[in-house]
Amino acid sequence: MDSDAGPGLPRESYAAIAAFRLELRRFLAFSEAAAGKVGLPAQQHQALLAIAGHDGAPTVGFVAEQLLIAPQTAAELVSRMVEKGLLTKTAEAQDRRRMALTLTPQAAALLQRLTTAHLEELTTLEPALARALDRMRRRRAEV
Amino acid sequence: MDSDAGPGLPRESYAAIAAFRLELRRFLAFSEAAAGKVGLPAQQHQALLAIAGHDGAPTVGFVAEQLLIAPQTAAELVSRMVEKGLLTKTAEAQDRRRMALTLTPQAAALLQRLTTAHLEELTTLEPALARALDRMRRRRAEV
DNA sequence: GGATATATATCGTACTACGATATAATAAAG
DNA sequence: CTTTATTATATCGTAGTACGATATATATCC
Repeated sequence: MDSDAGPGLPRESYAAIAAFRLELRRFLAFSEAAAGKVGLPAQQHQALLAIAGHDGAPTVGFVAEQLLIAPQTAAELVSRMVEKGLLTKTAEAQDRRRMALTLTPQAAALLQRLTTAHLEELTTLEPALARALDRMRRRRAEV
Repeated sequence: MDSDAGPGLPRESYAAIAAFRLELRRFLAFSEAAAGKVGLPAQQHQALLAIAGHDGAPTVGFVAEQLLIAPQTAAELVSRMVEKGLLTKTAEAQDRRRMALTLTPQAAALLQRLTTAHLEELTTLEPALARALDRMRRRRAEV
């Protein structure tokens, strides 16, 4: 029933994952473009999001964890963002190695606009993502 | 009811999107690591997936479309993959500008292993992704 | 208080995506 | 048919950023 010549998986298995990845790329491309429009590289947007979604002022290490990047990379990222006036960085009282990060009002305003745009765009993209997830789920089931 | 001080969105809106992005990163990190283990950079894996998921032998331009990259970038990517023995590239008969791409047996074997691993890993990651999507959906609804 | 661990920072390097541009092949115009 | 676009792929130089190696500052643990 499957045009499955030889020892490969049925093409649908590849196609389902490929389609899911394409939907992911579409979402990520939208997000990057939206951030770019307000002057933010994708990683800076993600850092703002992670910090704003956290209760209290998180640290450089937290940003590294959430973004799945190495601590030095997070330090560099935060450094650029402080220079740019997006974040303030203060050593914590109890542990002065840890730098508490806070959005500046400017960054908070940018992030609010971006987040609204994302929630709107997701009205369109989320069903496609959910469908692509389901298509993969069916693939797993059919083995 | 929300600890929403000032003109920002409720923190949950940021947290929901941040959580979704974290799940995406986890999936992408798994995928990149799995590809890396068999010697494939992430983009080469994605190219194989797109080509294998397609019916017939697609072109460089198709790869560019599916990966959302510029045509020159796709040409460079394909070029590296041909050198590496992952793809064969043949000019099409009707239009000799177009290069038909096919996986080599070696690439097909790698991709099969990777795809199986992905379908397995998705057993774990897919519910988390679906939940994160849902959390965002609820955010939209609550506006 | 000296050894060890943790948090952040700095520097050099490498990868790859893109802009600008080039070449080849086809299609359209006349 | 030749000239002129248009399309598909390729080449080259450049830039952004993530990481490894390493450094510094602070904390913690005998």
